[in-house]
Amino acid sequence: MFYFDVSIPLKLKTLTYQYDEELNLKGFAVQVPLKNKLVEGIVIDRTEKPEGIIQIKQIHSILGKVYEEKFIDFLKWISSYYLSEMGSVLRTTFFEEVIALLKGKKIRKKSKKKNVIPEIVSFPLENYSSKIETVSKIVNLTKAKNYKTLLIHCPNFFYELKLMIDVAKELLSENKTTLLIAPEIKDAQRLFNILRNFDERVVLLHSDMTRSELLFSIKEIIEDNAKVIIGTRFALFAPVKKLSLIMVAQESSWLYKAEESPRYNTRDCAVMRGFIEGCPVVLTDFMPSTTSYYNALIGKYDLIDDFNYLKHPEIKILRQPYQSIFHPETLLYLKLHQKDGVLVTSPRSGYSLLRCSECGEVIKCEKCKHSMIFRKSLKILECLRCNVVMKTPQQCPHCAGFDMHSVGVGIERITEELKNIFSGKNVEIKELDLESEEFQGVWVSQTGKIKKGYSTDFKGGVILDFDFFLSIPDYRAFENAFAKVLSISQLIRQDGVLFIQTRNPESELLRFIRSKDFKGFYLYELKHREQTGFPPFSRLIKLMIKPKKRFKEESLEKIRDILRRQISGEVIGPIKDQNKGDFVFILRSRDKKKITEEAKNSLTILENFKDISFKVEVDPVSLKI
DNA sequence: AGCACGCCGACT
DNA sequence: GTCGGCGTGCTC
Repeated sequence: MFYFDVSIPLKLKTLTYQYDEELNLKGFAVQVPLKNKLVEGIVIDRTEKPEGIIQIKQIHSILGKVYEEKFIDFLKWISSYYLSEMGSVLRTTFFEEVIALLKGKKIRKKSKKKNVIPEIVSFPLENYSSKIETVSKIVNLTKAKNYKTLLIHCPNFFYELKLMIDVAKELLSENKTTLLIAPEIKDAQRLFNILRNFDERVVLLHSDMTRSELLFSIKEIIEDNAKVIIGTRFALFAPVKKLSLIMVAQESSWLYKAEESPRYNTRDCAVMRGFIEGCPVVLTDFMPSTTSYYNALIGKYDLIDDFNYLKHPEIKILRQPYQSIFHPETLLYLKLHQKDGVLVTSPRSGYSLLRCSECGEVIKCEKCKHSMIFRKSLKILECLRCNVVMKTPQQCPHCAGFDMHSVGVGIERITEELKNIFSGKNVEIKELDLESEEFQGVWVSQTGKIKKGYSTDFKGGVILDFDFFLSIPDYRAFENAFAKVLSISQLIRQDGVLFIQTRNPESELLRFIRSKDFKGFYLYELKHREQTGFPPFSRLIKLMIKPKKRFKEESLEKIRDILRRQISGEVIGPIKDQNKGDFVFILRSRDKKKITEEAKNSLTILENFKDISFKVEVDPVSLKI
């Protein structure tokens, strides 16, 4: 008898089955009995006869090879790195579709233009060209047929898309298979529309497609008709037999983090898939993540710096005046150039906060104690955190004083101020519409509402209250602030100016931003991360504990003690989630291999606690509870 | 006691 | 995911 570990697409570890022939079944789809039913699974490995299992069932039938052995190795890596059951990993791999096709499910014949949906925003492809040397460097990499990761610092988001298109076209002519990943569905859709018009052998994979559309794409992939596979994060699991290249646009995007188990990071998995399958990987971004830049600095990745391939608008740092919203220089620029279109942005929503002049207290949310946003136009106060809305009170809830005044500047207040400044001058003050083709006038937008991928072309702009970004409690706040500035500067013409108003114009961060000194910035940031022990100098693992009905308080203490005993690194928590009653632990260590191993062991012990359930997130996007 | 229902754990 | 064991609670 011979034994095989079989994974079934359920939240379940691999199970061992026997078969009477000694075959290499790794990557084969099989039917196996589970409880009293027959289910489909995949053979992960040959194995030894397991101990302690009373009855080992037989593999019922072998359906055929569906995954390459190296692809199985890739899935095994995901399972062990993200501390997730093999079955959950298998569920992200289009296994259902693969089985349906294997069983000979009929697919309706698709029209030629299937999935090409009309564009909402025109893609200004003709305005962009990618650097020929960069394209040929990537194409040459695919000739070596070895793993290598290239990090390309791009001038803007369109350049990233154009680079993907140019490389894909080249590789199509060589009949090589390319995987293109973009963070958002609309980005993938755009790439698809362009490339599908160029060549038939292009398929799309994103979560908004219907089951039959997905099935069609998977069929084309399995039959090796698809030479360019375009999609969002889960497209990384496309069952391509032989990949020549993986490209990941906007590699720093948090959208690449899966929301359900396994909580994989697409960028990191792309690099690992390339490594295991022996294929080059290209990561692009206009603001590479500090982690990726670090990998380039230590020689793990090759860096191509195309940032200055295009000219960028000038960035000017101005000290935020105390008495007015706008710095005189900003105001002068807005007045001079409003005819060509100018953009005013600020991170804060609403009008302002409200403070009592008598006791000095700012009105806070009763539930979460956060400052409430005053929305003058609606005469309400709202808490963005709890979604609580209340009428503006006449008296201070704290001391019953009558004199309430505005503190802080939100987007409504800025709009009001601009209307005063430009009153009687026939200047329109408008809320930003990224899809508009008109740019004239003064446009206002909360920074959070600004999305990439639009071809607006303002003469100038201003970011107010820049310091807001630095007050966000996230170890990546600096790189995010820098990225925000760059994404706003992409809405501005090359010969334009972007002003940044700040209370601390001498800060080092702003010096780097003004001069677009990326290397200086990353070195500065890395030094700080090294000192404080944050990634890439440590690994973080977030453990979320959900109490069940029969939860006993002492379990939590026991769990904490187990974690402290098992984890040689830091154990932070338990921290209680105010809203949901969950508990969170953060595990952290500079020894990355060790902490994953220790966390894995801890989770095995925690499974014995029947009064809780838990979720785990390796490399969490947010440390917030 | 007898039975329906729902929760929860285990699935090789 | 989903089957079945078992505990809870309602009814005869």
